[in-house]
Amino acid sequence: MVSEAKNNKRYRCPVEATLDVIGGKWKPLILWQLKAEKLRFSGLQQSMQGISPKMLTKQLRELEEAGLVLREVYPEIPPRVEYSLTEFGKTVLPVLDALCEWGNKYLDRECVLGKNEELEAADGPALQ
Amino acid sequence: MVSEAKNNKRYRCPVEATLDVIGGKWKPLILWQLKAEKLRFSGLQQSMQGISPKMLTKQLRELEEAGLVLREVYPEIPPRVEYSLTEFGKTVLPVLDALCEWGNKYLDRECVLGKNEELEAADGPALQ
DNA sequence: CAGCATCCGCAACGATACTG
DNA sequence: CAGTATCGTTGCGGATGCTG
Repeated sequence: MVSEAKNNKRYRCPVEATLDVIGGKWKPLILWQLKAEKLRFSGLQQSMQGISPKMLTKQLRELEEAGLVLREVYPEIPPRVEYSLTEFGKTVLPVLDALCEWGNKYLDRECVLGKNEELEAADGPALQ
Repeated sequence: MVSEAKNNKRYRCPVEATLDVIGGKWKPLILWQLKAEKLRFSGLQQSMQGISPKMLTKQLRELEEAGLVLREVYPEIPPRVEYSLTEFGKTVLPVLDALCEWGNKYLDRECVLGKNEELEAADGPALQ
C-alpha cells in the first residue's frame, strides 16, 4: 500500500495520500496504541485483539516505510522488537484526534436519530 | 458501507466510523467538490474524471444515508438531480482540511527524502 | 518471540450496456 | 439526464502452518 505509493502512485489529492498512510482497518489503532508507549510486537498484537501476525507485520512495515514508526531490533534470544512513533509519526496524532472527534459527533448523531440499539461512544480507540 | 455501518457495524473506535463515512477512493473527492457548490450528477461525474455512474451513485447514496449530502430531485424532463452538503456535512470539511494538510506534509517529506520524480503538491484536491 | 509463506474468500472497484 | 443491470477484476484482509 504505502510501498506502492512511494514508488508509483499518483494521488489526485493529498487527502488520498493521508488515507493511504493512516487509513485502513488497523493503522489507526496501531498508531493510537503507540501514542503513549513503545510496544513490542506481541504487545501490539494483544492490544488489538484479533489481528494476525501477518497482518500486523504488514501494517507495521508500511508505517515504517512511511516514516511514522521506528522499528528497533534487539538481537537477543529470544528476539525482541520494539515499535514506537517517530517524531514525524507524532505529527499525525492531531489528525487522528480530529478523526476521532468527528467520529464521536457522527456516532452521537446516528444515535439520536434513532435506529441504534446500544452504543458506547468511546472517548478514544479502546478495545471492546 | 455506510448502510451496513448504521445497521450492524460495531466500531472499535470513532476513527473507524469516520473513515467508514468519508474514506474510500471517491468520497473525499466528492465532498471536496461539494464544498463550494451544489452540483448535478453529471457535473460530479465530470469533476472526477473516470468514475463510473454506478460507482458515483453508490458513493452518493452512502453519503446521503450518512446525512452528509442532500439529494434534491427535480421531476422534470430531462431529469435533474442536485447534490449538496447538508449542514452536518459541512462539519467534515475541517477534518478533510486536516487530512489534506498532513498529506501535503507527508508528500513534501517523501519528496525531500529523494525517490520522487515529479510531484505537484496541490493545495487541495485538484484533478490532474 | 517475531516473523514469513501459502492459500483463499469476499467486498470494493471497474467497464459496458441499457432504461424511464 | 440520471441513473440501473450485469459481468469481470483486483486486492485487502483472514486462516493456518512453519522457521531462525
